[in-house]
Amino acid sequence: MSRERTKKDPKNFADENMSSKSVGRKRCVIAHQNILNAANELLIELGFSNVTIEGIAQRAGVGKTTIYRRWPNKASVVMDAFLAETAPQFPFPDTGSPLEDFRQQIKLVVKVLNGQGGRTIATLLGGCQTDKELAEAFRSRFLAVRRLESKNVLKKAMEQGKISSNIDVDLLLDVLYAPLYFRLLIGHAPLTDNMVDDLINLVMAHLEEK
Amino acid sequence: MSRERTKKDPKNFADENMSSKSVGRKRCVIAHQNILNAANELLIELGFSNVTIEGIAQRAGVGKTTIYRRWPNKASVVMDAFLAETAPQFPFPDTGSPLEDFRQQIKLVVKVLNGQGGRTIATLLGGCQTDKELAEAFRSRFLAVRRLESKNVLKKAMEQGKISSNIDVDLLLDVLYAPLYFRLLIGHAPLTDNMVDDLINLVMAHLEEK
DNA sequence: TTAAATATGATACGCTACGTTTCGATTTTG
DNA sequence: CAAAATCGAAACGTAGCGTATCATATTTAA
Repeated sequence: MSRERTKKDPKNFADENMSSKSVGRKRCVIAHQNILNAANELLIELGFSNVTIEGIAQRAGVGKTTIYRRWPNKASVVMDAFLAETAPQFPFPDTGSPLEDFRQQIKLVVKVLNGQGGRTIATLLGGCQTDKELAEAFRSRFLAVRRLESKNVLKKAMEQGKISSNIDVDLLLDVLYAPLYFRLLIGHAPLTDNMVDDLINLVMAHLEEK
Repeated sequence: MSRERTKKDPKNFADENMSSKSVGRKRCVIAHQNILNAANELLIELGFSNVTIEGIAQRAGVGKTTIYRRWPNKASVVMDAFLAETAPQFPFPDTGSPLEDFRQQIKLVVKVLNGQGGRTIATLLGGCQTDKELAEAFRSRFLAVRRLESKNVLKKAMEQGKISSNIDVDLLLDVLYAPLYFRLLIGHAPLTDNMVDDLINLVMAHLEEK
């Protein structure tokens, strides 16, 4: 009297390229977007640990089975929502001067961190401390992508002889960006454009090889 | 038939200097210590958001009423436990050279962050993102104390003419310490003594006025 | 020595959200 | 039309929340 499982595990989650989606009702695309929107809203309003699948379902006007059918856990839904909404807000400009690119991009980061994106990132980073899957997703799907971009700009600066080639790139990036996130997470001091200028002057000015 | 409330609200929490503790059974000091120890253990094992008052009570061999009678919420218990256990592990040395003091103290911080203290601090910082009371307690009872110490050493260095007096002290401290906490929280790169040396060379070397 | 005051651990309360399962209804393809 | 997959709704047992009540133990003042 075992359960009649026809062909495949019903849990294929948010896997876009499925093999057997030829037959049967399609997943509602609008529901998908509503879920991500609801997750983003609740993330800002309540913080990661207070967001619930039930709450997302209710806000999205969707049965919670629909969510559990598409994502394995809260971390996955929320991470997808974050990547769709907040993550694309940090483009690097291309001014011709790599150092100026950094200055402008970091000011952009500050702007985002001072807004709703900051709240989202802070609460996600908080959640990473007790949710290993979320932490891994944050590193690989968000941070690593940003850092690759930053490293390319640094590399260009080195090739142009704008800064010394003898520096630890990972450390330099941490020194540039960590203070932003540190202030975001702890809130002991404000994030301002002046801070960015001082930061770059303090860290990078003497690295120039002009 | 209202409850006979004699004189005072029974919830005085961990207030040491009470007014009317002349009469009645004393609070058990051993229980107090057991509770803090249990909180520290569970913080490391489970992370802040997974620690429960019930769990602490059970581990400490204590009724949970005893905890609720002494602390207003989980954040308070856990913060007291942290301050008693982990916080005192970052003393500043006094080598005569303020810069060398920094180098050694930051290496000490790295050592702690790589151990159980790191797990504790990370999960507490995570909790701060959704618990405002915890965040305020972390800032005022932990971070502000450390920063005051650091600022005094910096001031000494300035008076001795070891570093320039024209720098934003708060920014400098963030540049020095934020990368440590950033790596602790995200785990994208290791915390090593070499990193500390590179960090200090990168940030402070050119500030010397020798 | 007795009475009042306070702390103790145990137990039970109603509440909320968890993640799962079942259900009839609805879409989609063959 | 039949098979397959999704939909929202509802109900399940479990767990921890913060509170309240209780009999018992300890401490001090009268």
